Amino acid sequence: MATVDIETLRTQVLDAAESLFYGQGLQAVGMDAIRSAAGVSLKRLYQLFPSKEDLVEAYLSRRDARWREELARYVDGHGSPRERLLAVFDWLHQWFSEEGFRGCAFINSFGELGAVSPGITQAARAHKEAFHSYLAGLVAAAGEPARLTEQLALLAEGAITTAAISGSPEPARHARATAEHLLSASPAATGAR
Amino acid sequence: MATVDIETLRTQVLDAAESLFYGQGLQAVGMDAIRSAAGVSLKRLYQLFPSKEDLVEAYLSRRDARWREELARYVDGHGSPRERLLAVFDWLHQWFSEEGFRGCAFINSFGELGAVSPGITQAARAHKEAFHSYLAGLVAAAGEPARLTEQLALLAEGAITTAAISGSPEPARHARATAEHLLSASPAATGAR
DNA sequence: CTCAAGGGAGAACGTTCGTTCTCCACTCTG
DNA sequence: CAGAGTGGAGAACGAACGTTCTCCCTTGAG
Repeated sequence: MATVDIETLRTQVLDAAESLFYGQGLQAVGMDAIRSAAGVSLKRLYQLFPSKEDLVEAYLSRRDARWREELARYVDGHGSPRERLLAVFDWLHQWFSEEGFRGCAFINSFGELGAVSPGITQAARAHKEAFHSYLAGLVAAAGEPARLTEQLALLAEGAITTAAISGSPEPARHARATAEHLLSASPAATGAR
Repeated sequence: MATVDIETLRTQVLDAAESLFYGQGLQAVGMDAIRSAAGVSLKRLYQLFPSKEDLVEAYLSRRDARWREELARYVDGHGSPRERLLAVFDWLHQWFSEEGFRGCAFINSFGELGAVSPGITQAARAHKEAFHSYLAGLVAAAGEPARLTEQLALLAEGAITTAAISGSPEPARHARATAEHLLSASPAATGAR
């Protein structure tokens, strides 16, 4: 208890790991690089995360929670159900514009190790399903047909990878416009704006 | 000339490399595994492709060409411009249903090494741009507004990654339905069907 | 049959990386 | 002050991998 708080250290390590893993890829980053970036000893690092795989899983799990939290927080700042639905795409645009944006951590990790690590496939699937559920909630709240959920999910997913590869945040705008199109064409939205 | 045709060998090696790289990821596959699968000696392998990077580039380049060829061939079997546009999504469904489907080789490679290898980023970007152009041609031929190109591209892209991660070909169906929606809502399509 | 050239198999080399181990400085207790 | 225990720095170890090298067998020419 006189020692540094273990949770603080975990956070420190996860911060370093997240920045490196996301920025360079899972296999491109060695435990040594994480150790240096986190400023802890190798001994400590392995005490906190017994293996690289554990660290990767913790990274993905925390990133999933944080990503969805931030999205939800942004969306919550909007009033009408219709606006909340479209806010998802505004948030994406903001995300795509961040320095160092490199696509979806889960898609990237899946592409890199999904064939080889069931844990990563699992994490990616869970992340996408959670996003899908969240979207479904927004769609229902807006009184839109359930079918819209899948449509918006495809648009968002497409925008993420297109933005990553092209290096431009514009796909979010196009996805938003398309979403508006799908929305205003649907019965419940008539009358809005 | 008495020796085996060099082109045949290249094809043999590329076939093996494609199957392994696509199925397991770039870094998960060693040159030795490719050598065994291709049934050539290491000496030969390095004679044909001086480095792994060269082999990866050749793999991506051939896959790009082949992928677009197959898509175009499929689409060409359809009559009306509108049908041709929708056929893209049918082809995707067929692709997603293939044994061993694991998403887009370019997105996967980009996620794995894009941060570290400009060549791969370049290849991914070129592939996506080529697909976009192809789509633009179909859209123009159907007399649809140019804006539809981006919309369909987002849907296709989203369907690819969603299918990869979920392991189901269904996203192609949803994307197709959404595309139909966007089509029939646009002016030029009235009267179809 | 002899010998030189070419190619195949895989040993070898140098590096990187995940993980563990060693050594030493510091600190807290008595 | 003496001594035990904790933690940090980084050396060490074993495996994997990209790439090169060696050795031997085959083959074709004379």
